[in-house]
Amino acid sequence: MADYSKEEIKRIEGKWRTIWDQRGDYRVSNDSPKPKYYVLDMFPYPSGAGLHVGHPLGYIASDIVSRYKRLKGFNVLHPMGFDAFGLPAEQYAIQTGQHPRVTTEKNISTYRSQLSNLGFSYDWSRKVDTSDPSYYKWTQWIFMQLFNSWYNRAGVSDLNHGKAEPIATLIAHFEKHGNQGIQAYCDEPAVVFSAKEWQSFTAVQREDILQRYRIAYLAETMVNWCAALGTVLSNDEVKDGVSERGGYPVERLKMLQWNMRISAYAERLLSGLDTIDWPEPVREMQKNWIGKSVGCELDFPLLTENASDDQLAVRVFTTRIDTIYGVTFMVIAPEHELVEKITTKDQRAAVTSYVEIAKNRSERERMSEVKRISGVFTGAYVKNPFNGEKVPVWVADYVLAGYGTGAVMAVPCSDTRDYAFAKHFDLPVIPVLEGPHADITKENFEPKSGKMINSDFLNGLLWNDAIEKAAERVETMKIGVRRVNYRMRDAIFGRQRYWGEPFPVYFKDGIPTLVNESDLPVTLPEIDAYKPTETGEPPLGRAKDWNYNGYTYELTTMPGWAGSSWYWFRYMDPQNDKEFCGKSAQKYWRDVDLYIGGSEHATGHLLYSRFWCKALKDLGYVDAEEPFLKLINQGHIQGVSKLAYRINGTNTFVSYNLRKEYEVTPIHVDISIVNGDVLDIERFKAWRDDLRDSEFKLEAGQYICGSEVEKMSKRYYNVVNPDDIVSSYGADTLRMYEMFLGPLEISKPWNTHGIDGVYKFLRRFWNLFHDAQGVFRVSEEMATQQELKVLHKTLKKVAHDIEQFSFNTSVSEFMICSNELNSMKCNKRVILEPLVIALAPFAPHLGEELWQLLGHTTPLLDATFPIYDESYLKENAFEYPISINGKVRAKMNFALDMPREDIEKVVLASEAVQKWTEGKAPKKIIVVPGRIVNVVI
RNA sequence: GCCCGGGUGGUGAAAUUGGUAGACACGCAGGACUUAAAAUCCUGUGGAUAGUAAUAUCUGUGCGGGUUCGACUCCCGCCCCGGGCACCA
Repeated sequence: MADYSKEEIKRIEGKWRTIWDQRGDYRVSNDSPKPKYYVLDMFPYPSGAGLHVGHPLGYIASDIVSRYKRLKGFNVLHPMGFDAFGLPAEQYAIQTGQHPRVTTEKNISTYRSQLSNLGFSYDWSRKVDTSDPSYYKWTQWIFMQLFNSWYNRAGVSDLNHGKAEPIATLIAHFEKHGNQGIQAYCDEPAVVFSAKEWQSFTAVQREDILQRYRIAYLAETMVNWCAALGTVLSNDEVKDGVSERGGYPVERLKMLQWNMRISAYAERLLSGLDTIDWPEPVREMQKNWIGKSVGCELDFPLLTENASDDQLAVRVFTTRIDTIYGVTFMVIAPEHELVEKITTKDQRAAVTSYVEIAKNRSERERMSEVKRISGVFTGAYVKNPFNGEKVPVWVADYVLAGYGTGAVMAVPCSDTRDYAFAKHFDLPVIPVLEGPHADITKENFEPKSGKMINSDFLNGLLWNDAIEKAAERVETMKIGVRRVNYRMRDAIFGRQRYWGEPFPVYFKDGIPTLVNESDLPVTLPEIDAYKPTETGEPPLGRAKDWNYNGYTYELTTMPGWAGSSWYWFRYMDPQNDKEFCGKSAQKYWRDVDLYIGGSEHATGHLLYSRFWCKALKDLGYVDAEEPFLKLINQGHIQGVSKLAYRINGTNTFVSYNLRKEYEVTPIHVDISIVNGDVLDIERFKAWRDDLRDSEFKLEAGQYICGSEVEKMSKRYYNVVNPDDIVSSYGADTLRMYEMFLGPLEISKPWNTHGIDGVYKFLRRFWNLFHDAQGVFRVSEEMATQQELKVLHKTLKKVAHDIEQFSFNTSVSEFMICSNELNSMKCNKRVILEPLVIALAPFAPHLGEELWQLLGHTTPLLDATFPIYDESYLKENAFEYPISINGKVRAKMNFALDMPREDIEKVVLASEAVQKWTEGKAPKKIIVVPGRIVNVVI
C-alpha cells in the first residue's frame, strides 16, 4: 500500500536524501566535455533565527533551473556557502563572551540541515565559509594584490578607461621620470616631483605618495562613525543618517582608514552594465550610484584690490556651461579651502560663524533641513571669464565639498536651488533661455529646454548645441577643460571590529607593509573580550603576543563585503591551497550564468563584486570582465502578523471590530496561537506570564485579531519555519507551492491557504501510477493521439516557462496536464515517464521515487529532458471565433491550411453572420489564420 | 521633487506580447459517499438583466480620452500603491 500520505512522503523524501548523499549525485566535476552552466544563489549570513519560508524562495528557483539544465545536458555548478563574518555574532559575543566562531558554526549547521530538508542539489563538497582561515587566506591575498597595484589610464583613448597594473611599474616610472607623464587614477598629488626628488625622498615620504595611487590604500577620509556599534559604516549601510542595522545615529568624522579605489572603475562599472542581462531597476540603481555627469571645469579669477592675490581663482564644475551668461553669483562649500583666503574683513565674523555652524551640523541635521536656505556673502568677487561681469562669492551648505570642485557657478534662471537661493537673498536673475518651458517661475519649468538669449555668441542656439560651443570656447580660452565627474566615492574598507578578516598588514616604522605571502593566512587571534580597548583601539588591540616579527599588525578588520566580493570564484575550485581559484577551473567555469538574490544588494555587494572581478581581470588572475551574466531578483515573502488590542492601562483586550470604541495599543500575537483570525484565548494566556490574567471583550463569542503584512521576523511573532511545512506536506509540496504563489520577482505575503491545492496535485500525479489498491502499475500500451498531444503540450510549455523563469505558470501547466490525464484514465508508461523527468526539477523526491518504480537504476539527473515534438501539437483544424464588429458571435471550424478567401466565403454565407449583417455586404472581413475571423459591418 | 516598477473576480494570479479576459489554484455554494464528521470525488462560481430551463443580451482589466476591424496589452492626460535616489551643480 502506497498512498501519497504524510508517512509515505516522509519515507520517500528521507530515503532519497540519503541516497543522493551516499551516491554523490550532486558532485560536480571541473573536467567534463559537456557545456557548463553556473547557477548561483546569494549565500546567506547564518543568523541565529534560522531559515524562514521566505529564504528558500530564490534557492528553490535556482535549484529548478539547475536540475533542468542538467537534464538538458549541461554540467551544472550549483553551490552553496555562508557569508559568515558579521555583526550579529559579534554583538552576541560582546554580550555573552561566547566566541563568534562557536555561534557561527552552530548557526551554519542549523542552516545546512534546514536547507538539505528541501532537497536542493547543492554540491556540498564545494561549500565555502568566509570566516574559515582557508577561505579568508585568499581574501587577504586578493587584498594584497589590490594594495600592490595602481590604475593606469595611459595608452587608452578614453581617459576614463585603462586598467590596474602592478605597483612596481609605477615605482619604476617614478625612478626614471618622477610622477610626470603618468596618467593614473589617484588622489590629487599635492606635489609634482622629479625622478631626482623621488630618489631623495625618505621611505615614509615615498610610501605616502604611493598610498595616493594604490587601489587598496590608507587615507584620512571622512567616515560614517557609528558610536553605538563602535565602527565605521559604508555609505550604503547608512540610511537617513542612522545605521541600517540597529538604527543608531551616525556622525561624520575624519579618520585614517583603509579604502578601495573603486572610483577608478566608475566608467567601466557603468559601461559594463550594458553588457549584462540584469533587471532594469538594479541597473538604474547602480547608474545613479555611480552618478556620471559630463561637463566643464573652469576658473573664475578672483577680483581683488590686493595685488598678491590675483593668481587666485575659484574653480567650478558645471554640466550647463551653456548658461554661463546667466551666472549672477557663485557659491562655495563651507569646507572649501578658499573660504579663509578670500573672505573680506567686513564679512569675516559672519562667515566664520556660519562655517562653524555648518561644520558642526551632523549629516543627519543637514539632511532633515534640506529645504532651509542658508548662506553668507564672503565679500569677495570673481570675474565671469566670458563676459567680465563681477560676480559675488557666497558660502552656503547646499554646495557639497565632496563633489566636483566644491564650488558652483549659480545660474538662478535654470537651476531651482540657485533660484531659491537668489530669491531668498534677493540676488538678480538673468534669463538665458527662452521657450514655453524655460521660465523657472512657472510650474512647467524644464531646465533643458528652449533657445539661448542674453548669451552673446550663443544666442539662438538650442541648449545642447550651446553646451558644445561654450565648451569649445572654454578650451580655446584655456580657462578650463571638459570633465567627467562621478558621484561614487571610494569605498571604505575597514571596521573597528573583531569578527572579520584581519589585514595582512603590519606597520614597520610607520609604513604599512604587507606580510609575506607564505605567512598567509593572518589568523584572528584569541582575545578576552570582543569590545574596543580602554584606549579606544579596536578589539584586536587586546590580542596578546600578536605581532609580525615584532611589528604591530593592523588592528582593524575587513568589512562584511570583503569575503562576498569573490566567493563565486572559490566555488569553482574550493579545495585549492595554491591559488584562490586555479587557472583551469577558471577557464572552464569562467563566470556565473544565472545569479538569483535580493535587490537590496544592488549598490553594495553587486557593485563591489563587479569591481573586484574587473581588478582581478586586469591583474591577469581571471578571464571574466563581468562576474554575473544574468541576474534575477527574487521578491521577498513577507509575514502576516496578528494583532490583539489592549485597552490602554488595563489588561483587557478588545476584539478587532470593537477596537475603535476604546483607546487601544495593538500588540503582536504569535501566529501559532491564532487560527484564521480567531485567537485561541487559553493558549494566549499561557503564552506569556504577563498575559495570564488577561480579559477579553469578544464579538460573536470570539476574539478576532487584526492582521498586518510586514517583514517576517521573530520580533513580530510571524515567522513560518519551512521545517514545519516540510513535516506536514513534504519538501516537494513546499517547493512547488512557493513557486505557485506567484511570479518569482514579486514580493508577497505568506499564506498557507493554497498549499492543499499543490499537495492534491502531487497526490493525483502519484495516483496516476498506482491502482485503486495503491499498487504501482503502469500500462505498456501505445499512446493515443490525444494523450500524446497532452504530453507534448505540457513539455513544450514547461520547458518554455522554465527558460523564462516563469515557474508559477509551469506548476499550473502540470496541474492541467494531470487533470487531463486523470480524466482520460491514462496510466501509460510512454506518457508518464517523460512527465516524471519534467516534473523532477520541481518535485525531486517524488520524481526520483517514481523513476525508480518505473524500473530505472541510474540517477534521474542523468536522464535527458524529453524533447517535445511539435507534430503532435499540430491541429488540422482550428475553431475560429467569428467576431462581428469586435464581438464574438459564433465559432466555426476550418482547416488550418484553408485559403483565406475560402474561409471568408464560408463565414459570409453562414447563418450566424447572415443574422447579424441582415443580408448586407460587410465593409470588411479580416481573417487571421489560426486566430480569429473578424467581420466589420 | 526626480527615476524605476505596478493597479485584472471574494483571494493568489493567467493571458501565446494587439486576437474568445479571468487559465490554474484557494475560498465559497450545491451534490455524491457516510449514522455523522473529516477525507475524497463531481458540478457551479466576475457583475447585471431576462427566463422554469438550456440559454440570451448587456457590462466588465484604477479613472478619462485616443489609435485600431479588434486594446489588460499601444499613445495622451489624471488618480492610487510599491521600490530606489534625494541639495551631485
